[in-house]
This record gives sequence, C-alpha cells and structure tokens, in this order.
Amino acid sequence: MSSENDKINEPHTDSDNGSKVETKDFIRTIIDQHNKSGRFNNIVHTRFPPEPNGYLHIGHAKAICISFGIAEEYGGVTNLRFDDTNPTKEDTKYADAIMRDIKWLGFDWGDRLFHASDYFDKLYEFAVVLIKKGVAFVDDLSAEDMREYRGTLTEAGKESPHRNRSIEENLELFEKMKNGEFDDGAKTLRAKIDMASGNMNMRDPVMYRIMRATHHRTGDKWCIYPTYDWAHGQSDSIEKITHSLCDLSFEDHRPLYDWFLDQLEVHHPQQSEFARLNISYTITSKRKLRQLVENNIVDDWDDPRMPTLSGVRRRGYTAKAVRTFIAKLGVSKKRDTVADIALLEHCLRDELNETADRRMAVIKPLKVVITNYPDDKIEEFDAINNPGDDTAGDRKVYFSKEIYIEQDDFVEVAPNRKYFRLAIGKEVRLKHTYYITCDEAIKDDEGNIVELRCTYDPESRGGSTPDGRKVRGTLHWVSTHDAVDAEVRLYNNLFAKESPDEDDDFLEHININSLEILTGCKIEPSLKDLQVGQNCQFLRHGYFCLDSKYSSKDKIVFNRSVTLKDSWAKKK
RNA sequence: UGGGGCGUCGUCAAGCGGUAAGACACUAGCCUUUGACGCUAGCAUUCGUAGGUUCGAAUCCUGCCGCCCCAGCCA
Repeated sequence: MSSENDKINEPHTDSDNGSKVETKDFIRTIIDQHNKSGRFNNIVHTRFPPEPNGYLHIGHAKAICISFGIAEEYGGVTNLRFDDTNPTKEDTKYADAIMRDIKWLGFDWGDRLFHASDYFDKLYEFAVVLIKKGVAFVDDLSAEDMREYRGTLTEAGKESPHRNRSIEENLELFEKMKNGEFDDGAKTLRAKIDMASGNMNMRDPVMYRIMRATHHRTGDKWCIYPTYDWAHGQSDSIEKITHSLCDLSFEDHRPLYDWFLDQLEVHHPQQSEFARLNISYTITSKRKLRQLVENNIVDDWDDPRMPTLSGVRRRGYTAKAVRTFIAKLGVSKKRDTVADIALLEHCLRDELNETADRRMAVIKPLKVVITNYPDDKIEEFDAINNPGDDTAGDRKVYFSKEIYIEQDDFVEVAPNRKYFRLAIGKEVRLKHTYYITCDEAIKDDEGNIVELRCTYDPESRGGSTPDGRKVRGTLHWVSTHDAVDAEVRLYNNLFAKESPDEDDDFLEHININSLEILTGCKIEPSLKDLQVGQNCQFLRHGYFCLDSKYSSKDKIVFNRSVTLKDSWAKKK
C-alpha cells in the first residue's frame, strides 16, 4: 500500500505537550491487546469475504480498507474469499468485477484467493463430527413449520419432533441427503443448541439445505449446500484467520460461530463487528442499487452517479480519495450514522487540487467580439498548468478577436458592488491575457443575449496594467477559431433526500436534476489529448474526466467529478 | 415482553478519573490573474438523563430515557 495511506492512519499528535497520544479505534485496540497477550502469536491475518452476487459499492470499500488496511498496518496479510454458498444467486462475472474493484482500490490478496466452496468437503466432514457428537440432527420440518417452531422474539421456540433421532439414523439420513435421495427442501441438517435461547440464531440453526442447483465452481457435485452461518466461521478457521472483521449485523451471530468452533475444537478467530458506512444523499444497499439499474433510473452499475466503485471510478474519483475518505471517517460501532457526502467531495478536491492540470472550458458559451482587436491577429500566451505545482509546466493558449465566455459570467447590469464579473461598462480580466470592457449586448428577436461587443486594453497584456488598477474579476475563455466541441455531463446527488435509505419508497426521492447533459460546450484544444483516467480542472468549474463509456474519436464527453467550492454562489 | 448493540458540536469522531482533540460543514475577515487554493479568527461551560462514589467524573456505580439490529432452508 502507498505511504500516503499510512500517513492517514498515523496516530494523532497532542500538540499541547508534544507527546504522541495514540488514538486507535476499538478494533486496533483489540488487536493490540491480543499482541500483548500473545493470543495469536502477534499475527494479524484477516480476510474479505464478499458474496459474488453484485457489484462492490463504497460501503464495501470501508470493509475492504479495514480488513486489508489493518492487516497491512500490523505486518499481516489478507485473504480474498468468495462466500459462494448459495449457487442460485451467484455468478463468476461478479467475482471478476469484485477483484477488479479491490485492485483498483489499491489492495492485493497475493495468491490467497479462496472460495467457501473450496471447503465443501471439509465442511461435510465437520458436520459429521457434530452429528457424531450428538449436537446436529436431520430435520424433516418444512420451511413453514420451522418458522412456526422457531417461536418469536419474546416466546421460546418448540423443539422439532425429529430432534432426538439417534446418531446412527442422523448419519444415515445426512448421507442420503448428500446422495440426492430426498427432494429439494425435504430435509435439513440442524445444529442442536437451544430452542429457548433469547438469541434467535441459537434456536437450532440450519446448517445444510437440499438445493439442486449447479454451482458456478463445483458444478453438480453437490445437491446439499451449507448455509452461510455454518460455512463462514469454519472457513475463517480453516484459513487460520486471526481477526474476522465484519459489520454489525453479524454481532449476534458471533455466539453461534463461537459455538461451532468450540464444538469442533479448531482454530478460533476473533470476530469484531463495526458499523456499516452510510453516506448522505445516496444509498449503500446492494438490493436497492440493483433496483436503480433494473428500473433504468441509472445508466448501469457504473453510472457516474452510482456509489458503486465502478461508478465513482467512472465519475473521476481516485482510489486514494476514496481511501482517504474512509480513513478520515474512522471506525466505530455506532449504527445509523450517515457520513456527509461533502467529506467525500472534499477528499477528491483536496487531492486533485494538487495533482490535476488546469484547463479552460466554456460549458455554456456566449460569443464575444473584441471590436478593437485586429481581425486576423492570433496571439500566443503561456498558460500555467497548475499554480500549486511548478513541475506541472505550462501550455500555449491562442487569443483572437472572437472568443467564448460563460453565459453565467455576464449580466447587463451589475447587481451590486460585490459583483465583479462582466456587465455593460464593466472591466474584467480574461485569464492569462487581457482586460476587456463590455460595450454592448446584442440580442435576438426574443431578447436573448447572443453576442457581446467588448474592447480590450492593449496595455493589460499578461493580465495587469502599468497603472496598476484593480480588476477583481477573472474569466476563463476559449477562442472561437480553435475551440473544440464537447459534451459535458454535470452530476448532482442521486437523491434529493439526505437519508433516502430510511424509507422503503426510496425511489420517490430520486433527484430529477442528478444529471445535466450539455452539448456544444467549447473547450481549449489541448484538452483533446486528455486520456481516460486522467483528471483535470476546468478553471472555475470543477474537476472533470473523460467519460470512459461515451467518449469516442468523434465525440468528446466529459464527466464532472466534483465542483469547485463556490462561495459566490452562496452569497447570491 | 426475549437477546444483542449504541447514545460526546450540524456531520464523522477522539477521550479510558485530572478538568471536552481533530476533520468536514458553517460564519467572519485577509489574500488572490481560478469568487478555487492558502491564511487568520469563531464555532460543545458541556458529553441522552437523574442520582451516587470522589478533592475531582464524558470517563466508575445505579436507575431511568431514546435509537438500532435479530423471528431466511439469504449473506
């Protein structure tokens, strides 16, 4: 992992007395305790266990950063394990996308790519061990009856009438289950724990179900498949995982995992649960994201408005910005927290401010004729690429009699003294070149302003004058003679509500202005050289990137990754 | 009414008995050839609440209150 990321996780420093005060989250605190007691011989070996049934989103990025990041920090490694215990829902195409996204984020599982299905044989053996111990049994209850027998949150459940079958009978029945002698759903293997437990997970949970489905890796070898609860803890144990980090929803499954491991007397990882990541104005629910795709509300899983990793990548987010965001958020057990999307945006701006070259792009063009500028003259100016980075160099821009400026940079009458853009009779600076003063606005029959007539001050060449007069406004511009046409896509929050997730009818909160497509935008010619994956700043607008999906040789399409902060917009 | 968890600034989050870090957001100002960036200042007399212990409590104890998760042969 990059050294930048290490910095993020450095302990904060107490500046008052100069001494370092470590402030660690609860997971790192637990690991420190283990290292002190020697419980895992100072080894930290984690795993990230996605189910290959969908695309990774930014919520998963948190889990990835925690599992991979913490292991790395402690000199350990992380396994990637696909939890593929339900063949009806999983597919290899998702696995490929998941691996691509994890790599993009900057993490590496080395040669430790595993599957829960790698352990189907071992899991079967383990199940036999539990049957022989008399703590697992084959049940004939239907799914419906089982629900009935389970009881409720406040009432104890009833034991299955098949709970006390002999070990021999259970062994025989379980083998027949495996051999396909029963119909799908006809029987299950259950752990024999406690139907009166306050923890529903301990009320004789199902370990195996009969399901004739072709598994994407094991084919038709099995007609019984382990449940997640039965497979997960043992998979961790088999891989000698020391710290199983997962989200809060598995908190009350931990007693069950502990129980299985204790019964089996095998390596026993420590599970710790942290709160999932929620972000304002968007959703981090695989199910709901799928709805957006299937209802064609968004382009696809990689729509730049989507919080999927493929979506934010296409939007122009960098992996580093995502990692920084997650690191700044921290780790806690507080549920229902909603991270401010403004922090995510800040992390991107903060990075791109340092790394992205500046360019000029007029997204809503208004033609300007500089009446006192020679008709055929074209002047060359050096334009600095990044004022904060001397090594970024510069480029040429070419000024001429006719240019485009932004429609939003002109009003006929300046509203007040604080307004310092262009207005009739007002003077502004054109970035890198000259001062111009507006003399006249030309309108069409409907009264729309279609062209401006301005005069320039030859003395202001380079952006200042000998008399040193102050010009507060600086506008970006593009010459008409060399402007390149482009399409620009402006994105806003996908949802108009801060927490759309709290309603089931979350689709009602879709922001109808989440995408604005502008055509006929005029960009400076050097922008033609930009590559997919490169970020650049459109001066005074924000950070943009080439859209990887719709850009082609004949058509340039830009995505706005994030706007620049705009204190003027707030004042207005 | 069972079990599990959580309550510190608008948001996220430190703090682990010695008198409330930081970040984002926000506000005001400075700077500025991006109304960006940068810089300066402000922003919790108070830690869900009520008691108790203590010289001293966000931190320990007790009782309340609030919020969330769990009744898939999903993960």
